[in-house]
Amino acid sequence: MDTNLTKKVVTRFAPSPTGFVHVGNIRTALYAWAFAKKNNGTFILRIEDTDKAREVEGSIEHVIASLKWVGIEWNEGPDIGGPNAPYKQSERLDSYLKYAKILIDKGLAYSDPYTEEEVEVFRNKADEEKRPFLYRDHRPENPPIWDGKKPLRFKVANVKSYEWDDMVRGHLKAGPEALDDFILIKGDGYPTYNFAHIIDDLEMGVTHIMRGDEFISSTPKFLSLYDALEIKRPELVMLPPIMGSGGKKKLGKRDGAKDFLEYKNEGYLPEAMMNFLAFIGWNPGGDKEIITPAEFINLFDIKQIHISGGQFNEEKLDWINHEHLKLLPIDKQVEYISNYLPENIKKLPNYSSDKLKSITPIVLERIQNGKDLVEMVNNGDITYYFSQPTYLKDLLFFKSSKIPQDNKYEILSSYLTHTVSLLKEVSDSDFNKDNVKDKIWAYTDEVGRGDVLWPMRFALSGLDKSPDPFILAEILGKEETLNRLNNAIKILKI
RNA sequence: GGCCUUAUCGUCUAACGGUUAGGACAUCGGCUUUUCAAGCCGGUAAUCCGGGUUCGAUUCCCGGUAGGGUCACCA
Repeated sequence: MDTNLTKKVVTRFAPSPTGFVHVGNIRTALYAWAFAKKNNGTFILRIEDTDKAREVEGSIEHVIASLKWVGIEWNEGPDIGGPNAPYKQSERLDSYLKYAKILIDKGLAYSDPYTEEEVEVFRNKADEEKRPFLYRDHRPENPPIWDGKKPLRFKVANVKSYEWDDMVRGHLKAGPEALDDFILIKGDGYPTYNFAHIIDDLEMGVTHIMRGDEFISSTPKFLSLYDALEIKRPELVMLPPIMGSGGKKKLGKRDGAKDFLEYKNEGYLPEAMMNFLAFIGWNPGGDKEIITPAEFINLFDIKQIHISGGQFNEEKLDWINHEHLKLLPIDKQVEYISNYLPENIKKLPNYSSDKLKSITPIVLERIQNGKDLVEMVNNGDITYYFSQPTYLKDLLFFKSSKIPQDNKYEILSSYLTHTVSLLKEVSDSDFNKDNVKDKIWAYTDEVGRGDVLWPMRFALSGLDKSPDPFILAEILGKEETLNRLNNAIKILKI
């Protein structure tokens, strides 16, 4: 039996704590997580904090909060520990030193005698001569003993073309110029990414390395290090980039990528975000667009990861979010809306949790995300459910009635009066949108449907845009409906 | 510039040599209980270009073009 097939899958997400994470980072984490979950494997969160200059305080907490929000959980990590602890590279310096010594003993690592400035001179010279800069062209003949204060460089033993197989890209290759004596351990004692991640992945038993395709170019470096250390190559999985709007450039912080948690604040559902992110760079085939996290894990397959980048399209995210909003059980929907209602609305005279529940479906169909909901609140599109519209009194909207007569207020008033008399005949318990409609339908036919319905809707909502009057009547209830109608009649008569 | 790599509607994508090139978002039009939203119905819209291979290319090969990535004591 092939041991590779039976070997437990171990993947990891390894961000550096240099500020917030964005959708690109999370998408990478998402695939690694889904792959591990699907195979009953292990997913590790590891913090690559070897660049102390770029480190931003609070980043780790932010990464953790971001992953948790979208629903990604890990089996091992800095917050929960695990068999391969610690999970912060800054706490694993002994490991790197151990392998560095092995390389030194093998004659495959040496102390870099030059200063940064001296290396820079070499680099500039190469630039001027329009040829690629390679440190190995300047490899010192008798490097000093490494004292830990100078950079330790890897010595490329045999410069050659590397070829390898990537689970997404297939067969890849790179020329010898991709290989160089790169730095293993920096002058400050911390390892570089190139070195540290290889040691960590080895010690943590990572079987599949999933990362962005910006690492294709440096893969030969990793490969040469695996060879030097006689490590079996893990599976390599290159993920396509997420492009920023315009589609011209890989999405990154510099080009306006948002803090991932902003999407949480803007009212996107985590399962909608996961759904959307999953589909940038992967597709299960077929026409299905809306999937749950469980379905995603179930469907996920590395073979269906794309090779070319995809653009982040917020309009589609909005639509997906709306679809997921519709899928939510009613109590979750109520909770969602409630979270966006300011206190002053909750203190309105007719506010109650039952009332909130009754408006939830109709509010929900009018929004795609939290931003829309906030806008509705600000526009007064919610307030009128809980209190009499106050701006009825200026007659402004009634003025715009299409009824041409000079005495249009009287006419409108008579329509409303008749509507009231009809609605009085509907009992309290039967006062729903269908019965209300049935009751006045014939009458609206008689005098002109819009001429009756339109002032009725305005009397109930106080706004020029609102749901239809029957729904409004049902939500408001018989007493309040008649109340508002009578109120409007009173005003029209002044 | 060297090296690597990519290419289907505006966008996300389906197709794994044979389809009227399908779906979704967006857009446009219509319907609906005068509005708005939702919903339903319908429309516009794509295989980058040029060569091969093949009876047949979106699909395979080569070249071009355009895009992306990378060439750090960053990851």
